[in-house]
Amino acid sequence: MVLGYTMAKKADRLEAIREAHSLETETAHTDRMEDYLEVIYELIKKKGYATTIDISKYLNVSSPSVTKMVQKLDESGHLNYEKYRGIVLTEKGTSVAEGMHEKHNLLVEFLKMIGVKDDIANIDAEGIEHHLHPETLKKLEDFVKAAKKNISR
Amino acid sequence: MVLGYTMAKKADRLEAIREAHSLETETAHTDRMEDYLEVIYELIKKKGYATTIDISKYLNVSSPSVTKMVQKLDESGHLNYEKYRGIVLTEKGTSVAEGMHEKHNLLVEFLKMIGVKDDIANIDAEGIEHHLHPETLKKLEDFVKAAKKNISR
DNA sequence: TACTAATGTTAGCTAGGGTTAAATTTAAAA
DNA sequence: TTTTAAATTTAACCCTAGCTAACATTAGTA
Repeated sequence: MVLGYTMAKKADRLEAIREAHSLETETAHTDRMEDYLEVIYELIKKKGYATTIDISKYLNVSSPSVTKMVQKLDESGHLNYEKYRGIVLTEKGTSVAEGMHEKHNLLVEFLKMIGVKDDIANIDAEGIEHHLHPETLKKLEDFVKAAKKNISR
Repeated sequence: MVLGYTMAKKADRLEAIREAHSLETETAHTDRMEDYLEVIYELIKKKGYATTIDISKYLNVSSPSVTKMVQKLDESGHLNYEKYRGIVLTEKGTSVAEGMHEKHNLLVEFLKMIGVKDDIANIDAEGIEHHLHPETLKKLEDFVKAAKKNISR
């Protein structure tokens, strides 16, 4: 019985990998689109608008890359884009961006909590935030909340 | 002063995003290569060899994709590949794969610890494991160790 | 208002990783 | 041993996202 259990666990590792790579996320948007939306959202929040150059600066890409992605995000309904004029996030785009923002905050909070330095926490959060199951987010949230309570107790 | 601090934090968010996307990782291998190496490693560990079909199955890709990537991993020195004959991981490839394996284990352990269910923990670990700074891994490791001690206390 | 600088966009190309269809090699069965 | 089936590889293609160079538009200054 113990052996059987061990075997099952071993097989699970490969099964788990398979499941992880079979996810039909069907999100209708890519990780990269999320990155752009997040930056656009933060820029608008900070200065009221998001220019091609600023977006390119914060994503470390060229301006033509930005233009291209912005056109794509316009077509997918995440924002409204008028050539040479500007960008406005739609409700859809805002909702995606806010989701990223919250995930990012939660992750940074947690990482700092276990002692990761600010800048590294931010970098890692940026890398991780695309890949978290809602359940994981929920548990992480609970954990952070509980830990905070413990500290203040 | 308080305002100044707040402003700084707001600016930091965008700066953090910028840093995260400017990383010159210079790892000489991509995330996808890591995925393949991990699966190949697990397959070899489990059955002694890794076939094209098995790899394709666990990564949910077609067999031509596997062949192509295996050729690439051969050229990069992560494995030795002989057409129609088989694959042997080199030291370099093994070391990358073992690194992934360990990161994966650590992440799953942590996620389960905070209450994430087994299968989801595995899926998320798979998504996250490419994006963790060594410092973050270290802190996470410390955290898990400490938590374990607490439980058994 | 006219001219120049800055910003934004288009065109054309690259690399990574994926796919299907067709060809090859290996293995198994008659 | 010949024939057939399964596994593997090659060929030819697609898509995402990036880049540089060239072009267009807007804004700022003389």
